[in-house]
Amino acid sequence: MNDDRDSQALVGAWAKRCYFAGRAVMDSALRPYDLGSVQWYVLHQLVQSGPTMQRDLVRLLQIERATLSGIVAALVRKGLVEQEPDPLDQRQKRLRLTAAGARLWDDLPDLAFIRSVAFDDIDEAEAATAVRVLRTATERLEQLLRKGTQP
Amino acid sequence: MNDDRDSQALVGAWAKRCYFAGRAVMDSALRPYDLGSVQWYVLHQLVQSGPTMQRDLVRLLQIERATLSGIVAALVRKGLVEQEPDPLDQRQKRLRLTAAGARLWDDLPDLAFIRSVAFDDIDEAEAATAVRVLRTATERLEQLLRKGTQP
DNA sequence: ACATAGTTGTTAGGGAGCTAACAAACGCGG
DNA sequence: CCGCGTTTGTTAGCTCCCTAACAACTATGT
Repeated sequence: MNDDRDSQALVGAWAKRCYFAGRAVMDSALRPYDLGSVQWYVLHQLVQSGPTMQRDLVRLLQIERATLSGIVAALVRKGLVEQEPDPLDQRQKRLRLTAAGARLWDDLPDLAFIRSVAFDDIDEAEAATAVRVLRTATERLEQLLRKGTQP
Repeated sequence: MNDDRDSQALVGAWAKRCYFAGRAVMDSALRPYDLGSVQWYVLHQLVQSGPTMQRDLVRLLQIERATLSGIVAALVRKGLVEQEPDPLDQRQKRLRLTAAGARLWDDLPDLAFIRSVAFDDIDEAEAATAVRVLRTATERLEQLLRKGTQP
């Protein structure tokens, strides 16, 4: 069997499955608390670094501001996060954990077990190679996309 | 800087970015034709293998049948695919490309350039390593998920 | 000072993914 | 033959992601 470009074609497929498998485990751990995985990341950020500008979260989470807008709205609706305009620049909004949000965070289990199960005894050098391959492919695809949209 | 488990933690993040970057390129190539990436995969399968049972597509595409149900509904709504119950087993439905679907398929550009751009001069051995890392992690996560749901 | 350009957030609309619950059809044991 | 479990597909409701268009605000250049 000619395997010459098979591994290359498979990288994309396994990247997808790996992403969704990780998210599924995270989602199922968070389901009892009625939280999604990215909602968890937002809370995580607010717990780690305190009040944060929404536009900075866009950079940190690497998602579009429209996407974040919806996620923040869900957290605000649940009363876990407060959203207030910055006094200096009224365009920007500052996000802050509420008391209910802090209480919920204390109840949450530690999710580190997910990374442990997935990667623990995987050779560090091989993991580094995987990251390099994925990063290279991603950067090329993102560059291709930028060229496609800006001719 | 202690880099000991950093690559491990990064694999998941880059798997996500790589998946979305690939999908974004695919979606932008298909946007003029009003097709999504998985809709393309369904047409691809019907072109390659002819009429196919919907429940077999669930296995091939590795998605939930509820998800596929919506995607097929979109293709049927656009008149690209026909869906008819199997005479022998009325539960199952057979999917077949329509004439309009075949016509659209002929108009579509070849998407192989995407894989080329992303992976072409990437070392085959490194790609194979990346696949092995991703597959190992994915299998562990999926097993963890099965144990979580079936105690 | 004021028009213009850029930034930030939201809304609208759609794709892709999931679970849970339901109906219809098949299959099989008693 | 009939009830019961299984399989298949759909629907409802949710997360997460995107683009496009808009409003509000800031910044900048003349």
